[in-house]
Order: sequence, then structure tokens, then C-alpha cells
Amino acid sequence: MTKKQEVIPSMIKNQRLVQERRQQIVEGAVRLFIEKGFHKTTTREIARECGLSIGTMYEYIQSKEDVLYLVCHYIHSLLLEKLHSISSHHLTAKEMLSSSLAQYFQIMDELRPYVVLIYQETKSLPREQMKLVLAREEEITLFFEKMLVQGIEDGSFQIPVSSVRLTAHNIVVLGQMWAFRYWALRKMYTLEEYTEKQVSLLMIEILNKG
Amino acid sequence: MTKKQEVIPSMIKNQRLVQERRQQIVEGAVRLFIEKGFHKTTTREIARECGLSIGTMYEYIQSKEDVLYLVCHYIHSLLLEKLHSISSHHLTAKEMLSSSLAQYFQIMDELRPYVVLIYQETKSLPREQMKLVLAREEEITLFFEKMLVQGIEDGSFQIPVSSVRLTAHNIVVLGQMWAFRYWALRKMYTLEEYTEKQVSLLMIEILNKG
DNA sequence: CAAAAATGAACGAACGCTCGGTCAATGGAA
DNA sequence: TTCCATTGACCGAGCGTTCGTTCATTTTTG
Repeated sequence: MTKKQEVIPSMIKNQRLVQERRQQIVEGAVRLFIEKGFHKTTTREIARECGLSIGTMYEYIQSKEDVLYLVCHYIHSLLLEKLHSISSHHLTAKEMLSSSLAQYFQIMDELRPYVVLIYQETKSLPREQMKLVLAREEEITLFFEKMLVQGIEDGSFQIPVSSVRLTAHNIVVLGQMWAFRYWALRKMYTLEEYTEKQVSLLMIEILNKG
Repeated sequence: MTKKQEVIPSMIKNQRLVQERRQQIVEGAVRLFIEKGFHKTTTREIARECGLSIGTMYEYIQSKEDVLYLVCHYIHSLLLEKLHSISSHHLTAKEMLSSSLAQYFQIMDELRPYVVLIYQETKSLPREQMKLVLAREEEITLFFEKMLVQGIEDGSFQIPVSSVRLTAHNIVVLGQMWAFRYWALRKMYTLEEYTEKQVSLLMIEILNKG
């Protein structure tokens, strides 16, 4: 698993403490960012929320944007962790995929505010940190890509290889869509209805040639 | 067409002037917002960019957020205008739909930075103005919904009525995806390749039952 | 000239970040 | 054991700056 948060230097020597306090900072910050967005949250508020003084907080980061990076990293960790713990000891590749999709949609529902946050605030990161975050976003696509390739290799799926990556992107986006278009979709479907319809559409896409 | 921008009061009496100057403001602001985002753009920069003094600009708006609302409104106008001018004097409903989809994807490509801007900054609007913007976003979905319903009524499409709205959302999102995941998709496909693949997938979704 | 529009200096609040300093814990010398 | 020098985490008042916004004044218009 990726662990690039050491990119950010700290004034504090004790590494265990750095880990601990940064966790505090992230957990406080993520609440505030979800509630009022990155730019409308002040450093003082973050410090208060995570129980540190403003001075202490700055011993563990270099800038406010570092906090945003830590938050994005944290969200992707949550997401990738949940994704990789998707249970997949089913029989057929087809069953495995459709079950994975349903579980993925469930995760998107649980992490709805986090997904929206990533979508809206990644662009506020400095170039270099933004690249790191987008790279982790690609890991999600890769997860489904691998699953599709496996199904193609054992003959279960019929998608042409040239469409695998796009199909993976489609899966990822249709899941995230439940988060970032929730304001409209909630009026029409429950998560279960949404999942059922989208999964069956995706299965057609995957089984019916591409 | 919707024309709710009169929601924002102005100090200036001459309505023609209000229209004109607000157009100036929007065109300057949209450039800056795309380049550096709403929060990192200052009111002074907007005023300079659109050729007004800061004082004059404030005669035509009440707050910086008003500018964001005007910008969102402007982008949706552009978008809806282009959408409704999609040529549709084809023969079959099927041909009409696939051609419309291709033209829609083309529009998403042209307006790529605008689409991303709307996605990322709508949340910075005050509640009331946000609702107005989201309502206009739904108009886009409605456009495709109507087209689908028409195809169902004349027997060309087989989607169940309960899936029409979702399919419309899927169309809209797969188009917007070309904008907000361009950083990844550009590495794999040209617009033409992307269009061809997504349109054929959507046509399967629409013709093959749902 | 009266009314409307344009101006930009000025304002006060709030921002991100710093830095001189406190203090409990540690450990070597006496 | 006592003493004191050293360390490193913690603190928050305050710095310099910048922000969105206002309004007394000037300029333009009809």
C-alpha cells in the first residue's frame, strides 16, 4: 500500500508522535472540510477541533495545504482499504464481479461526503501533491481493471482489451456518481434500487461484448 | 429559457447597462475562476480583468458570491443553448439519439474547463443560489429524458419507464466524465475514440432492455 | 444643472503563519 | 540522592498582509 505522507516534513523528532498527532489533525480537519470546505475553514478552527494549539499544529505541518493533502491521503486510504477488503471468494467470475460492484456502491454510499470532498478540493492542492492524489485515484480504477482482466483471461467476460480501462473508469464513475449527484438521485432511488439498476447495466456492458 | 439572474439586485437604474456590465463581469471572472479557482481570485482581480473599477463593479453586484452565481448561470446558459441547438432532423429515433449523444460529447469537450468549474465551485454558493444552479443542472438531464421518452413512445427504445431518468443521468455523467477525468482519459483515448466507445455502450443500454 | 454612473482611497476584520518563551522529562556529574 | 543543564513538545499573542466591502467625491450623461 502507498505511504507517501512522509513527503511532508515536521519539526518534531519523535516519529510515533508525528503519526499520532497528524491523525488527530486529519480527523479534525476532515470534519470541518466536509462541513464548510477547505477555503472557508481557518487554521485556528482546525487546531481547536483537533485539540492542539495553533503553534503546536504548525510543528507537524508546513502549511494549511499540507493539511488538505493529509486529508486527501487519509480518504484514499479509507477507500482503498475498504475496496481491498471486498470479499471475493465466490464461484464464477461473473458472480464475483457483480458482488464486488454492489459492495463498491455500498462503500461509495458510506463514504459519500468524503468522495465529494476529494472531488471538489483536490484542485486546491499544489501541483506536486495533486499528482500524488490523482495517482491514488487511479489505483481505484486499477482495482477494477485487474478484476476485468482476470475475467477476460478465464473466458468469463467478452470485453475487448482496448475497452477494459474505459469500462473500469465507467464502474468507478457510476459509483462516485451516487455521491456527487446524490442531491438528484436520492429523490428517485434508494441505494439498493440504484445499485441493482446500475450493476445490471454494467453487467450487460461487460458480458454483451463492448 | 430560464432567466433568474434578476434575483441579484443592483444599484444601477439603467437595465440595459446592468445587462451589459454584468456580461463584462462574468466574462472576466470566468477566465480567472478557471485559472485559479473562486477562492483564490480576489474581487480586485475580477474588476481589473473586466475593465471596471472595484467600486463600479460593486454597483452591479452585492457580494463576491454573486459573481460566482452569475458565472454558473452563464455557463449553464452556454451549455443549454448549445444543447438545444443540437441538430435532430434525422430519420429514425435511434439515429437521432446516437447523433445527439456524439454532439453532446463534443460540447462537453469544448466546454471542458467550464464543466469542471461548475462541478468544483457550485458548493461555494449560498444555499438559495445553489438550489437555482442545481435546478438548471437538472434541465440538462431533462433534455435527454425527453428524448428517451419520445423514443419509447414511438417504440424505438425498450427501456422501462422506471429507468428513463437514471439512463438520462448516466448519459449526462458519462459526458461530464470526459471533462472531470480528462487528466486520466486523455492518456488513453482521443475524444473521437471516447465518443465512439461510450455512445455504443449507451446504445446497448438503451436498445437492449435496461 | 440635476441625476446617474464611476471612482479608488480607506476601513476593519480576518487570515496564515511565526517566534520567543514555558515546562516537564531526562540524564550525567557531584 | 540531589542538582542543574539540556532537550523537545507545546503554547498563543502578535506580525504583516490581504481580503471583501463602503462611501465621499468626481465625472459623465441627458
